[in-house]
Amino acid sequence: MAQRNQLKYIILGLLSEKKLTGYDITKAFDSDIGEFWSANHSQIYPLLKRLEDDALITHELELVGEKLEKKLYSITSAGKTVLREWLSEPTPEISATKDEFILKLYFIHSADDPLLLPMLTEQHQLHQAKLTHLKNQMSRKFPDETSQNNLGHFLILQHAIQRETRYTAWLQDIIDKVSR
Amino acid sequence: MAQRNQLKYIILGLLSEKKLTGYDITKAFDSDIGEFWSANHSQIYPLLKRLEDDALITHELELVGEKLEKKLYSITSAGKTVLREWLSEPTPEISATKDEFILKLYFIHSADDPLLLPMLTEQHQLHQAKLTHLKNQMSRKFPDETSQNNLGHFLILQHAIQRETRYTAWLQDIIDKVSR
DNA sequence: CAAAAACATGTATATATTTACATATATAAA
DNA sequence: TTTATATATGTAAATATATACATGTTTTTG
Repeated sequence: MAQRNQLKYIILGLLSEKKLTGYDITKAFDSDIGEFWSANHSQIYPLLKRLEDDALITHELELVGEKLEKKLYSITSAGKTVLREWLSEPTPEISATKDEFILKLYFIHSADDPLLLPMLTEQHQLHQAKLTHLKNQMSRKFPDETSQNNLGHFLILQHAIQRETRYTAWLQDIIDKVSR
Repeated sequence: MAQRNQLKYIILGLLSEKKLTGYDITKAFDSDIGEFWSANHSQIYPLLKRLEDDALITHELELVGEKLEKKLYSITSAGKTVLREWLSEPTPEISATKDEFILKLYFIHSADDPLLLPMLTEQHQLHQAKLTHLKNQMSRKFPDETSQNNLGHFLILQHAIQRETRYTAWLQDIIDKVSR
């Protein structure tokens, strides 16, 4: 195995919220949930088929325009059970936060290394942009205090924003020290 | 492919610091660098062989005790070039921070869900323990201000500590709000 | 109205990663 | 001194993931 098929549960979770096509699920990883997992459509479509074989989901066909048929998937009660079981299990593992930049930084031994400052400014710019994007998402999805209808969705966005805020501040701090 | 073989560069990076065995490299993922990548020995040994075939590393045999031979690997100048090239390249992708707990949280829609509080306290305990562990590592590896001989090593530990500090604070904040 | 972008669904191939299988020596602890 | 643990090195098999290949429709934009 290569990991305990989290994507399976993500798909079940997404379908427990509403009916979705494979395309919708693919796109879901472009927004908030994409901060904490990613998947390509080439992984999603075969998995949808497998989950349907296992009777955890079903689909109905829907016509778009004249010809184009899309498959609207929905979760079955068996699927809901499996999803709930996953949610109920302990989550005792904190997996490594895979971050290529941090890996590179690990091998920069001196503040005088000419690669350091460009690396830092590049990352600062990237994370600053991501932070802006996340804040936009937040104000779009949760415009006011009372709109926190979906707690989980709100919390993970909040988490991502805090993460990026701290990340950029950390980078800025190093930049200040290095370029002084 | 499934990612641009970062492990290759980690191995080159580690070997650029000192000669190591496959076992040493495996163990390296138990300490600081393990916060940002992980690998099993079953992945490391074959890759070492491949890197040696590509002449990026070599090894010498060393005897431990009476019989046990270990392979001490070291980086070649070709390996150093490849490593330096990797470090010099831009790192324009921020990959998703894969976190199973956060995924689960995404699918908890209400503060009244009985699963929520146990999940939060479990994670708080885990991240609190990790934070303590990281702080111990820090005071062991960098006991005083002047001991920051290896900037990269220091910075990524600092980063991990800040990350876990914020993570636990975030969890505590939710726990307070939910259990009120 | 033409062209570009978005919608929609797949398959094939290569590689990365995890878990399990397999074995042996050296050292520390009971 | 025996036993457990750490050191040490591999292979096999299964699964996950990424990139590329492949195709067609619908909607938006210039």
